[in-house]
Amino acid sequence: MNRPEVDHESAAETPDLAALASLLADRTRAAICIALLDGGAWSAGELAEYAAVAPSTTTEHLNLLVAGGLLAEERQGRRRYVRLAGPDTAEALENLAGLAPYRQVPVRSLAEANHRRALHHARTCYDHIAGALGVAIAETMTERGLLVRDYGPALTRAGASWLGDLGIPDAGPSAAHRAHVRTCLDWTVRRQHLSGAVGAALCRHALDQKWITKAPTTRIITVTEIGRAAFRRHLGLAEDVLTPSLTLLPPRA
Amino acid sequence: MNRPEVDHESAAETPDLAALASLLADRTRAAICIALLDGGAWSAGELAEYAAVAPSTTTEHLNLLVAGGLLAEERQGRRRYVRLAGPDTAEALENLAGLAPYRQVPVRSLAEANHRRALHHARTCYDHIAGALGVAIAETMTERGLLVRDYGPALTRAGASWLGDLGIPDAGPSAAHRAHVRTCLDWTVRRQHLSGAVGAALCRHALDQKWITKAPTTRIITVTEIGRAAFRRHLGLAEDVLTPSLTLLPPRA
DNA sequence: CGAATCATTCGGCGCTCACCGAAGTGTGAT
DNA sequence: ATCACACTTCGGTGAGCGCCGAATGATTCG
Repeated sequence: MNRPEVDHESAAETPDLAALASLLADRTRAAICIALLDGGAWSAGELAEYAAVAPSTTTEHLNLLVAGGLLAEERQGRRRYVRLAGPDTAEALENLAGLAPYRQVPVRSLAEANHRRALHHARTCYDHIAGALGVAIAETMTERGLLVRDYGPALTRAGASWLGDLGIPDAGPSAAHRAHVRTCLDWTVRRQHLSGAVGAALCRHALDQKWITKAPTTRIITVTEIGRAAFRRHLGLAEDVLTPSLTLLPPRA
Repeated sequence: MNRPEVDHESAAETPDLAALASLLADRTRAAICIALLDGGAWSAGELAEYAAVAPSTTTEHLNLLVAGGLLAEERQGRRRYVRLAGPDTAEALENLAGLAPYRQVPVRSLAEANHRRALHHARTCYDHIAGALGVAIAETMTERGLLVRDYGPALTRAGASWLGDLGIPDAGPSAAHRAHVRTCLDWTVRRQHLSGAVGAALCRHALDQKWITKAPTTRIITVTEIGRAAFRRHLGLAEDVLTPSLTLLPPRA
């Protein structure tokens, strides 16, 4: 607080929304960002193959995304690993994706169809659970009075103690209502799933307890036998959201 | 739930993040969207002048933005009014703007400098209060234990009753902790201000009680004499955030 | 030390798109 | 009816940028 002048009379600062949006305005770069929503670090080569462009092209895209602050990079020998810059970035991307229009993409192989089906069923969304499973969790929690959404999502007192019973430490050190709950529009089903700190804690717990497993460089979640039992016992989830092949949630409910 | 097949084997749907981002990737369109963050409806001509492009260019931009679902339009006679499609859109834009890098823009006239200073001091951000005033409100509420942010923002019990004392009905019908609280990175100061349902309620109340006033087609908020007294009494806000000329909050605190 | 692998730089091609001005369409005022 | 005004359509221009392939640099492995 040393100088009374707010600014030199010649220039001022504005957030450059267009510059940021330009980074996402390209199909390939957008695909890269969405791939990185799995929360993991990918190498440049992996991303090149995933996005189906030449390595040189990938380099240029990664340069832009890193310079723009969307991605963080880490070099290990001749490898260049990138990941999303942070949870803020992931959340903004998710929000944006929820607003985005849909686009038809061709499905070439049976393998690709299976992959899509698995993604549709259960996947990670940065640090929480998405897909039909994630939506079912959020909706069942709401039905059971663990979660309310009237004016925005929050755990109820019952929800907080339910979390405690599972062995998930509640977010805040003192008050139960402090938990950071958010919902996030699921782009495969167009319904809300649970995100925020509580969503992340739940996902972490499920991984720790081996309810679910996830291979690296993919967002696909597999529900284990232990997990099926746990989700049935703790939430009464139906069989069809616990088994990939049976999953069928209608979009735009 | 009639057909077991999830999809035809030929095509699937993906959210087209790039298409949405393309809309914001243009300087002029981004400027239009940011202008509309005041929450009001602007005519095509007003936007053309604001963005300093030809009317024909504005038409094209508005067509794209409306078709993309970011803007809603309303025709009145020979006038075309547009506004943001809804609170979701506004929130996503705010989040994005918070992540965006800064850009130096020249300030041509004294009037423009004053305008910027006023925006810096207090303005609306869709439906809540932003600028130095908004940041001061959020920070003072936190200091006074009305708001906690450890794992994500939430009203405390004290905060809920404080709102009640002001005559602002709390969000949820039953439980106090249900209020929808969010914070939003302020792009002039790079600090958080209050948004979400509570932020909107507070802003509405302040307008109703004539604590603040706002002219149409501008985002600038003026604090009235009543408002200065109220903010002093209820929050103990210091003089410098209540008077535009004295406002000086360091960025990136 | 070579050979193989991963990433980067550079030049060049082609497409997209933001812009304007001029002419056209519809609405409101005289 | 006539004029003014707000917006729209259209054609043309120029700049920006996403893409690739070939050559180079950097790192690891045999």
